[in-house]
Amino acid sequence: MKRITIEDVAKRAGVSKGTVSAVINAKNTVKPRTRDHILDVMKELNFRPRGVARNLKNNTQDKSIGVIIKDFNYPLYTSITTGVKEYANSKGYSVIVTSSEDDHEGEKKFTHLFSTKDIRGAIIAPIVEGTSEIEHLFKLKMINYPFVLLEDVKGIQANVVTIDNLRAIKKAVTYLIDNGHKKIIHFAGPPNSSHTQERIEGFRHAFSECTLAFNDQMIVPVGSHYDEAFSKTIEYFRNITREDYPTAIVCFNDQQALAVMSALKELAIKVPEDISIVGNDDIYYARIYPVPLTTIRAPQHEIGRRAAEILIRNIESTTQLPNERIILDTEFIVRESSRVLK
Amino acid sequence: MKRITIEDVAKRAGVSKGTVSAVINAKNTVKPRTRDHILDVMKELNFRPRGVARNLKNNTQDKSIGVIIKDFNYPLYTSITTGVKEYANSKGYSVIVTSSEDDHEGEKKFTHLFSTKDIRGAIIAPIVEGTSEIEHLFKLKMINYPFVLLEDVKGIQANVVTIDNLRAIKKAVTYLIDNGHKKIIHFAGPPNSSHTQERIEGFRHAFSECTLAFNDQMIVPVGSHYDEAFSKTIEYFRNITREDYPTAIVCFNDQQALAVMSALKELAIKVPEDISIVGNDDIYYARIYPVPLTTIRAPQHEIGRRAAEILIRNIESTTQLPNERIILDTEFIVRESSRVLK
DNA sequence: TAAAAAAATCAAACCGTTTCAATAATTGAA
DNA sequence: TTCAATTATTGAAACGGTTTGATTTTTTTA
Repeated sequence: MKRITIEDVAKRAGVSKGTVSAVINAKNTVKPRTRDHILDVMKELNFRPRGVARNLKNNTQDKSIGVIIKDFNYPLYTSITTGVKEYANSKGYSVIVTSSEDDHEGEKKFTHLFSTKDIRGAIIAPIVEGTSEIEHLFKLKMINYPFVLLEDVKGIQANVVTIDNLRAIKKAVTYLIDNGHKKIIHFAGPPNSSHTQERIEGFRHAFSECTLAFNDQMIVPVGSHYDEAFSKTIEYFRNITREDYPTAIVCFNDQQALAVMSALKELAIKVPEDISIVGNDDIYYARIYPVPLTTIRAPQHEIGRRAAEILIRNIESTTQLPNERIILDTEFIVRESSRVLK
Repeated sequence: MKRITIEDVAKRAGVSKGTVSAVINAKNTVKPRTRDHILDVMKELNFRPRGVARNLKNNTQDKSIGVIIKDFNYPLYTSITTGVKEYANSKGYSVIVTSSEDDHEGEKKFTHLFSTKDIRGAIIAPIVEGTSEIEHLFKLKMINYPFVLLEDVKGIQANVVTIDNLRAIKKAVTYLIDNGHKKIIHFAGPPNSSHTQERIEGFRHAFSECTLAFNDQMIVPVGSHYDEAFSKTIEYFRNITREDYPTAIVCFNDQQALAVMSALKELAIKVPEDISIVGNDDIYYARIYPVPLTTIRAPQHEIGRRAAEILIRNIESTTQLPNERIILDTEFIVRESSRVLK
């Protein structure tokens, strides 16, 4: 079935393509009667001008960049996006976002944003599950498509803006140890994320510099989805005796921490009196939770801003720029979900 | 400064455009040596193929739709987006999101998504501030661009999927009245939103059917941003005496309600013992707040799904379809932030 | 009413890629 | 070494709009 083109409209209306084009673009050079007639024909034929074709001739590429995040619903990502937007808008760029989670057709995921649309670069929070991802990134590199990653991806040289996960967690653990905690455990995140690995590593590492010993039982896989984290927490505490309770839990991220706190409430375990909780990310809701969460602040806006800055610099450069790798530091924020043990 | 095209690459590499094209598209018809050479030239010239042109030729329009929301950071919108995504993905469409808040260049806002990109329709949460918005919508109509609004916009005939705000608030107020509350006030939302107006209207309306009298002092403009709502709440209670305290506050939305609860905590006013709080939307965090919020549930996923359904139906139709107007009902959910007065 | 000026319309060129039939180069078999 | 078969490469046409300078139509002026 053939697509309706401007030519069909022109023919039907008995005018030339140029005139129809003038109507579409609201030029005031066309006589009202002609205009109305053309408009009628457009409606009749349900003509939809093909944006892609319009854009080709009037050579002006519009300024927009894309952001690929994992999950629209996790505040960390939307916060980063806001940072991106701040910088991008200040440079006259629009920002378009898409989510990669359970994309129906992995193949399209990336090629998508760039290959068919007029989006000049992308900021990508990698998925790092199969291997297909890296292939997409290679494709992007081949066509010199500018992009910035928000996480390292093994095997690919690229611009990266990320945080020092290892150091972040270490800070938290060290703080707890320094404040008298002896039984500290880590609720780990989803298995395939590099963040999960780095945070486990950071946790382990903190013990290498103190008298406390690390062992594998201290790492509990709990995930980051609310329901999963909630039920795994309940399960965990049901399976240990009261004297085995940890005095502190370092959580993978704030969403998990919030779920954990809800679960603990359910179990009538008090935070921070019985157990201290430390989150990670410092999402918006961590602060307004009635037991404000002690957490490790990721500089979300700054991550977004820096990534946008690098991206736009690359977009606007006519030559290839060397890759940048920016590791931002985190800030440990003590609120009320943790306490000092005497 | 001229854009580098495939022709420049071809010339420089001493081959034809077709061969370069074959390399870009990873066709296996090109001899490795030629291929490598062309790749080198591409790098050297920093050649970035123009997606828009590629897409024009290989006529296959890809399946994607756009969502324009007000704010990436408000869970209601991301939840709706998730609903959109669910349905759209099931039909093979990708979803792309952009936010309209303080866009640097209002002019571009809409034209943007459609005119230059290859995005076949849009779901729009209107902004309804200036008048410029409606012009954009008229432009979209002119070019028969399929779209669905998530809020009524006066003066425009279009597909709409929305909720019955009036009835929603009325339900809440009626519930409170039925349960013994006599002093109920409404913390209203941002001035220019149609939701704000409708909710005020619903609030007022509830009083027309009972013995309690409505008066304008019962409507307090508080906004929905956290900081604003927080400080206005503090201010409000500082300016009234204890005996004038309301027994219940119906909030514009959950985000506001969370801010209000934090402010009340600061003021040492207990929820729900001293004051009952009712939110609106039922965002994710409303439920996991330690004083789970009594609220009015907007069927967020369903809003998204229905909107996507209508949109895609329109996209795929060759003829103009009549506009649809879907008003979804809300559900009043009693949790722990409200109580029954004896 | 004719000529000049202004407004409306037209036709062809163009945007940057992909496609595909035609041609050239390479390989393998005899 | 030659010729057929195979593999690589070419170049023109196409995609669907917009732009522009030329041309036609309409309006204004004398």
